[in-house]
Amino acid sequence: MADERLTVAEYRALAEFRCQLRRLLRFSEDAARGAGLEPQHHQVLLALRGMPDGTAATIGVLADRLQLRHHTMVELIDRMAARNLVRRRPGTTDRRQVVVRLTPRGERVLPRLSLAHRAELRAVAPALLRSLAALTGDRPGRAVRGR
Amino acid sequence: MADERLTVAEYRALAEFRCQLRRLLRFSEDAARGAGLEPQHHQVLLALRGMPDGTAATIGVLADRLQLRHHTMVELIDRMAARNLVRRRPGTTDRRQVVVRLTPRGERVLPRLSLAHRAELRAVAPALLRSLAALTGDRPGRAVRGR
DNA sequence: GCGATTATATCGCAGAGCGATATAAATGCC
DNA sequence: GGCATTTATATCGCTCTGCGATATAATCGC
Repeated sequence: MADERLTVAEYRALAEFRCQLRRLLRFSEDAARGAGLEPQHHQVLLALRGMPDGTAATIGVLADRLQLRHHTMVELIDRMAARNLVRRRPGTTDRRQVVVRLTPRGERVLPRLSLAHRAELRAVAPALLRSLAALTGDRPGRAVRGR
Repeated sequence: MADERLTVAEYRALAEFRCQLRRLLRFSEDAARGAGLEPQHHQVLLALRGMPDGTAATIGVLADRLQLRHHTMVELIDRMAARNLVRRRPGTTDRRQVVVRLTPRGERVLPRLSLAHRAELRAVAPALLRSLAALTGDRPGRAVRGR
């Protein structure tokens, strides 16, 4: 309950962090559109490709990974299937479930995008860490337990 | 031109980072809606409150801070003005410009949200840093020059 | 078997973002 | 000063996105 008010500097730090984050997301959106994808479609493709071990990519699991309501994911998968990026397959054990798979087209479009994202992340990480550190009170590049 | 292909582990690391990011953004969206705001409206309020020193909050400047096209910001400000969150004021020196100001209501709603965001950022920063480090090759909490 | 739960789907709606285009003020050039 | 160019906002029509409410079907508990 301490610290009930933020200083001007803290509002600036919060705004600055969001600005950094937006620049990163903007890069991602532009990269996706440049590859002929909607930004959200790219997120689903990546989630499919980077699924944790042994987890089936059902609608519900994908909705959780992208932090969306399940019916939002249903609609997203509808649009992506219409563009031949993914395909639905009925679940084997539980017939209520629907498993989503990448199509060859979906597989093809991802590598270039992911390479570009890794490069961009490496490039902007320092700035991102700096503005995050300004908020959490850590000093970048030094010992952390000082406060 | 080295490293032209990503490993499965790297796809997973990318997906994991995006998942962390989405959880953070989701928290922010939920917090904004819980305060009776659209998520984007919250972003504009924060940008206004955390404006860098001596910069006038024109439509163009705001569009840059939120990484949106200017006409998207025009529409956003339209909707926010209709909800009495901000007000337009004609620019003094350049009469083409429009300066955006917070209304008392816009001022009132922000502090609680920003406090919650600072707390959340402090809470999730370690997980975020870890998944970012997995991509940039840094080892969290250890020496960094090892690779 | 049967009510409760879970997984996906459908519907109607509003916010968001974009490209194309428009308008008005400021600027550069002569 | 006059006029083309540039800059700052605004308007229009569109699609994607995301939600709540509701529906359907399979599974689970007992």
